[in-house]
Amino acid sequence: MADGTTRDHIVKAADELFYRQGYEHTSFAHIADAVGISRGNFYHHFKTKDDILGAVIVERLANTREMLAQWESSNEHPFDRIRAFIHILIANRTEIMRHGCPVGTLCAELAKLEHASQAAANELFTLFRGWLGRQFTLLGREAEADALAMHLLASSQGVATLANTFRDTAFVEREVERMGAWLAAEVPQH
Amino acid sequence: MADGTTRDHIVKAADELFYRQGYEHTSFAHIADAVGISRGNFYHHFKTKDDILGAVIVERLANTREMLAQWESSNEHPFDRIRAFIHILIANRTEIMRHGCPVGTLCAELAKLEHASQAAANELFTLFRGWLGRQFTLLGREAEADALAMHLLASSQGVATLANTFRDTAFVEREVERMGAWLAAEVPQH
DNA sequence: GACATTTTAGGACGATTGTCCTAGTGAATT
DNA sequence: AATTCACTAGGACAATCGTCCTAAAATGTC
Repeated sequence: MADGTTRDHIVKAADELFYRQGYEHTSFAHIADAVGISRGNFYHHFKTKDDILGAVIVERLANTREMLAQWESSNEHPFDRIRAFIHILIANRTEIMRHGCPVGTLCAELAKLEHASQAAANELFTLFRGWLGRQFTLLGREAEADALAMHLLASSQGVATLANTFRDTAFVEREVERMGAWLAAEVPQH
Repeated sequence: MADGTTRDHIVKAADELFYRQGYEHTSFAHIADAVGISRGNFYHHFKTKDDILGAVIVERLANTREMLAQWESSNEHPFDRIRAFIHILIANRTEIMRHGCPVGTLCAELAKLEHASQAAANELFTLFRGWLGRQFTLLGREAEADALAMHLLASSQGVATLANTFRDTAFVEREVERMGAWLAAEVPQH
């Protein structure tokens, strides 16, 4: 993961391009141009395009795990941690309005392609699902923790999809506020 | 739209394939195999692949308009019409779990491709948005009608995305019930 | 300084892409 | 019966795809 090696440049460029234009629509030529290397050089670092996707997913999983672990190890209240998750929609709204949610759009594309890395990409969702579930458990909602986590995930996915379609900042802010109100209503004892 | 002509067979087959495997991943060869005609025959009916996509979107728009007009002309209560919209998630859950929402996934893909037909596809969402907004207006929520419509659209999109990822029927049913409860709470005077 | 290994550039490869041309079929019209 | 026209099949076309080979350059090791 150390920044500087050619391999890391490839993964980073592929990560961005897969997000912005989709996996299938991104060719070796696109990535090569972005990194500034020749096409033939790929084979030395990755045997196939699928391998690049695999490396991108591994990196995204690592980054997500690190982010969630950092949130979890902080001494913030679980309620505020969940609010931080919701706030991703605000922090990344420009990118989300342009290209949708990086997780949701990747999983949707790989599902259509019936791609072998589907399960690996879905694991990104599972990370958030498990993390959110743990926070709800800490808030005393253990019995429904997973259902609440899934509901919150679905809410943010829906907002991301429509934000991408209608490019409406006010809509995103309105829905984020609504999600905050929902959270406060579900966990009033915080 | 009359069923029987080769052109309609092409549009129908393309519609299904674009939904199941995505627009870009579907080639002329795929469609030709599905219809049972030769590849070279396409040019007589459609000049470009984009034209096929355009025809598919036109057909989807017409079908959607017809469905919504039928719902709107019925003497059902607007509350029950909205419940019918929510119930699409149940009626089509098998297909949605397999391939996601036809509208949401198409708009997401075209956004990544920066495709010229993006606006036309987004109009599909606008149809539902306007229709839902009118129902909420009829229910006396004129001031917030569009916001409520967008929220409901976002909810269904989120459910479709996660249903596609986790293929969990129970989750879909749970969220549909939740959406019904939300609707009843928003419009208690029905 | 001689050698071995890693990394690179450039291009060949077969397959597939969307597009387009041409010859020929069949039915309808005159 | 002759002519026209909508329709079809098959393949050519250049471009691009992912993959892979080879030779040179760069780097590290003794």
